[in-house]
Amino acid sequence: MARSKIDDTELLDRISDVFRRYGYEGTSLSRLTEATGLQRASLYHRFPGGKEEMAEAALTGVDASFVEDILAPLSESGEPTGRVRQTAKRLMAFYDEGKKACLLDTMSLGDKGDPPRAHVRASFEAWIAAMTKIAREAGFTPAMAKRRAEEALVQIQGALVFSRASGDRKPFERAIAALPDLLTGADR
Amino acid sequence: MARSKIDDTELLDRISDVFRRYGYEGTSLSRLTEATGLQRASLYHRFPGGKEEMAEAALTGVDASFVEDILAPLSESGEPTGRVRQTAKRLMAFYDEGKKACLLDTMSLGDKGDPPRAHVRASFEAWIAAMTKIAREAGFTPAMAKRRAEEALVQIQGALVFSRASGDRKPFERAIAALPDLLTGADR
DNA sequence: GTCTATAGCTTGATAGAC
DNA sequence: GTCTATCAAGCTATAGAC
Repeated sequence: MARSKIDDTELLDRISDVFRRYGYEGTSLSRLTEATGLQRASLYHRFPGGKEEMAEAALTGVDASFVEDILAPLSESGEPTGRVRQTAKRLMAFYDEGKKACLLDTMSLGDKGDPPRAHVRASFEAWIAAMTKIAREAGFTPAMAKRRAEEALVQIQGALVFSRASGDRKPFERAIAALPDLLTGADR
Repeated sequence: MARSKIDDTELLDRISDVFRRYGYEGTSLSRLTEATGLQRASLYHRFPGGKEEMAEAALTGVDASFVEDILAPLSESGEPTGRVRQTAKRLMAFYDEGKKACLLDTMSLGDKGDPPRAHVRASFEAWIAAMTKIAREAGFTPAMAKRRAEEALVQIQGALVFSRASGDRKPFERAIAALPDLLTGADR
């Protein structure tokens, strides 16, 4: 019998957390056993592909919850600015006010041929697409909409790096606060 | 006598490059021997403190050349906007058009207590101070000047993450192009 | 100042008991 | 489904010859 000590989503959450903090290379099975409470062999039972499969699963899982929870308001109905405000609020919680790093950032270190690179790229593009779409709805030309979406991503990623390196969370708060105007506001 | 196979600055450059690409944990002595052409023991002869001392040296070295080469124009004389343009141009080369990551970013992964964290923090602050100073000269209030400096850093770091994760260098080019106006231009 | 050789630990991964 | 025990390969670091 020996039923699961930990359910699948909780397990994946903890695994993702380790990858998010330490990156792909910095994540060891020891850290994963410590974070999950499962021994090496148990982790391999759930992820026969080992560390690489866990990294892929982490990216897939985080990506899914990001699309469903954070980007979802952008695809609903209602006034664009209000919807971006919803997304901004959820981004704030998702990154724990700037204290948590972005998995896409920490996973993109190392050689170009590293396991999760294609995955990271695709997630990035999904993020941009969703933000471009709402900027379009707000009246921007396709080119300007895409550009604003990219700017939004740049600001958030940059603020997260800033936060991690300096310990000062204010730039992240500002980046989040600026989001509604950036994606749906008038020309600056 | 067995003179140096490689001079100190060239050696440090290659070491810094490895840390920049792989981060602290992702940097192994094997990668360092490969990048430098020196065997393990030779690296330990030059850096008795091992990997940790090499990381510190990399941060110190990059920091010094960054202050002397990239931030220098900001402290010279002449019209502020022109000086920021000089710095922008050198940033472009320093990060190889967005292809190279920032050492401060890749070194700030992992536990808060990791070796180089204090160092990273200090470098970040020096960067902000230099940019704040020139924004002050351009006429901004102290608070606004600091804010613009932080925004500049956020945009550059964010664009570098973007570049690394997506492969698209345009946002980095835009961030660099926007720098003079951001630090010395009129209110947006 | 560089090298080869090696110590001792940690890594990712597997075998097999329960 | 989880565990202990184990493997070969990698790791950081050191000793000692030249």
